[in-house]
Amino acid sequence: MKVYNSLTFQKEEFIPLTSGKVKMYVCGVTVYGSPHLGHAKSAVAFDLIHRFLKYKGYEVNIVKNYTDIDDKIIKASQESNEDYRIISDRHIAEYEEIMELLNVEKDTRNPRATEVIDLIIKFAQELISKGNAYERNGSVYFSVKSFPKYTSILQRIKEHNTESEEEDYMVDQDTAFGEDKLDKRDFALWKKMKEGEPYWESPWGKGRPGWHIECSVMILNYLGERIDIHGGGQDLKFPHHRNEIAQSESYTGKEFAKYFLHNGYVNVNNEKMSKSLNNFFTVADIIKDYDPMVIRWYLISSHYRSSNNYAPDSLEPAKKTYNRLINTIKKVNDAEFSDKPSKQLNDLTNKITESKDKIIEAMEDDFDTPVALAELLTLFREINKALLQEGLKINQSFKDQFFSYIEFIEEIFGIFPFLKSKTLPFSTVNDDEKDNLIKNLINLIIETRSKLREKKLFELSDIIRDRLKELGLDIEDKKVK
RNA sequence: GCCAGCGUAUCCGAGUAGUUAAGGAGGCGGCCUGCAGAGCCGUUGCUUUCAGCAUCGUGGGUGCAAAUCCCACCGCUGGCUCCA
Repeated sequence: MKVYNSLTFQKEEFIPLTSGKVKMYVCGVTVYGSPHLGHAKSAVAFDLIHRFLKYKGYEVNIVKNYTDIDDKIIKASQESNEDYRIISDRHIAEYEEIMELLNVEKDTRNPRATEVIDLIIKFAQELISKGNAYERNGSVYFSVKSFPKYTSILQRIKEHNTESEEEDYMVDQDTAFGEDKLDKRDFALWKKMKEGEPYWESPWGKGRPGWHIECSVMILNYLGERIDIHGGGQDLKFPHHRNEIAQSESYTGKEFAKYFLHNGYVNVNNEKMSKSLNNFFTVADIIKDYDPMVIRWYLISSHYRSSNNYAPDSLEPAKKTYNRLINTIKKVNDAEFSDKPSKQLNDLTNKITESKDKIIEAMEDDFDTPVALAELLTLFREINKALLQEGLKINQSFKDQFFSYIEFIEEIFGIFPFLKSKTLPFSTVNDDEKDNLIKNLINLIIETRSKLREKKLFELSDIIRDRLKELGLDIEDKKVK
């Protein structure tokens, strides 16, 4: 299996530190707003990686953090006059709800920054004692000069591009913190409290953690000194991931993460979707119009490293395609059986196996979902053609094979969550009494309408159909008897 | 300025040297329908019967062979500042 490693700018064979086990950390969200489609892309991308590694038989330990204290949360708290914890709790709850709807599997652990404050303080103290960090005026900074390879992390250095060139550039850019930092590139491990901000006691007085340190600390604490895969969005390469590497490797003296994987963005009009540009679409809003699985299909139909360019009607093709998949599953489920041996059915059965092999092959090449999904669609087209156009009858063995394939698809792509409840979305079984009542009422209306149609009272039955459509119920008519 | 990446048919989006440029959307034709929608099948660069000729931002180059490798240029995005 190959993965694209951002550290080396190339695809590499994936070999975990410990055979059969994968330690994985993904940078999560800062919880000050409703998750938008970009957050969903990242979550779904790493969910797919998580699922495929498990499919390949690895025991995966995956940790994803919540940054629940930072400038933006403090700002939001001041603006709404709520405790910062209320804001972060609310957004974590919403994030989890949305991840469940998107069928993102649970991580092994989701620690919050505020849970590991003690460990952050210890980590910073250790870096000070090793000479990699220093205290100034109640804040603690990491000394970039103490980590010589800093500039070359996640960036290709050409011969003429010297470190001083970059420093010169950064001097021009950076005006804040100038008085406390010894070097412009240094970054805060611990920030001194400002008036009215939440704080924790530390050896350096009241304050709160810097941004990058929580990830290093959580990895050390929950996963160990070295991990296999570190993931996150492209935008986190610098400064976040570079700083994480500097801290962690200074602390342990060992190579930090073996592979860094970065997902691409969701763009809007070819610009990055982001909160600061105010061009974002929240998942909560999109879900009002589209099934979460349509969103998921849309996100995985482009490669995790490339970007999706989103427009409000971008999900229409995904919706059509997804409905087609469901339809085929339904057709196989309801297909007529025949005992007659059939070469055509044997061929089709073989195609299921071939399709599965090709999907695995695509996924082993840096999780190439577009190619894998194309294979899936090709198989479905073959099945549709045989069953619908050529009237092929199936047998139990074929049906079993097909549904085992569907379960495989769910296992690695997570696009058919309805399988878990053993209920296909089209045969709505619900124990809830209220739902049953509604269902019965609907059936009554449909039966009545069928009678009208038998009597050729089309005008009236069309009105009923239109009215039901207004209520969100689509009726598909078959030939009138 | 530096770093990463992108430019593929009407649109979205794969493909990174070797028979037909995956798949989808839209268009068109067909099946189905009382009608419609949905669904299903086929088709969708050009000239033409067979067949031939093009084509992957532009221009060069290397190769028997290039969308794919190299060079130059044009255009776009992102990172270097909180970010998935």
